[in-house]
Amino acid sequence: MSKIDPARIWSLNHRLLMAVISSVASDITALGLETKELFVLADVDAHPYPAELAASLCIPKPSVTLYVKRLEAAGFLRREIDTADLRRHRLQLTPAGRKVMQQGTSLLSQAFGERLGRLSATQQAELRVLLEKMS
Amino acid sequence: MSKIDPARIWSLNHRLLMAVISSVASDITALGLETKELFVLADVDAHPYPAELAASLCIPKPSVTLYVKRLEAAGFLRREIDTADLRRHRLQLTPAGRKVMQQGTSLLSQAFGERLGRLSATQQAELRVLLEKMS
DNA sequence: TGGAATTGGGTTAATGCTGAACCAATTTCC
DNA sequence: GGAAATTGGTTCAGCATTAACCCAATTCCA
Repeated sequence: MSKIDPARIWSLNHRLLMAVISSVASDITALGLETKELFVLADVDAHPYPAELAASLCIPKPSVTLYVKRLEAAGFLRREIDTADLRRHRLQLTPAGRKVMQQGTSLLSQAFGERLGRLSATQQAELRVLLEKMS
Repeated sequence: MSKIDPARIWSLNHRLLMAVISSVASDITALGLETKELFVLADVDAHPYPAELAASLCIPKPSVTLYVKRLEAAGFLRREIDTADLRRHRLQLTPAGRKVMQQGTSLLSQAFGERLGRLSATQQAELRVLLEKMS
């Protein structure tokens, strides 16, 4: 067993994720959604404020503004001022937004599931544990 | 143990990698290098032709053209026409290029190593095995 | 052999993204 | 209370990226 080189693992991992996402990118855009926008949609339930989304997804704030604007225009997102803090804009998926988010997520699951399928069920569970530990 | 959702694992993993890379981005640019350019530099030994780089890194060809042009201008890369196939441009790291690539890689290793350090040596090895299996 | 198809790489015009600067609401703290 | 600092969000100018198209070299195959 050769010595562990963190950058090598990072790179290997990065390549894997990029290959998966670019393999489904066209199917995702066919839903009327950019991949970056899908990430936002998929994270709105957990982080319903733009600033939180930016931090959670490591995206600059102006980009979030832009994505949210597009998603709202597309009818996937609703935006309302938070009554407790008039600076904050609380975001919420519309039914259409939730549906398209689930469809996009499903595409991603299918593509990544193909790779995951090369592992045993135990290994898949182990992988998740390892990733959670590092997160 | 809850059911495995591939998209969830993908997303968890993606977030982890993005957090790591954005934490070192400024240090990397301080080397006179953009992060995308570092990826290219780090892959030149394995894939010495632009088309190979594009495929390997999931980057569009015009982007590779641009990165290579910048890297060559910075003196990190040499480019020569392949005598066997006059269309191909064989790329090669210069000593300066290799040095800066190692420095950049080292920064990435340090940052990701912090996360990896939360795992035991066996778990780190296991992670690599799992990723390689999926690649 | 030689035309069609493929492949490597580049150019350009258009689009996407983001750093810097900004405003408004809130919080801090004297 | 109220000036200063912080935080949420936006705007815009400028840079980064890429889709569409191009050319030249190579390969395929009749």
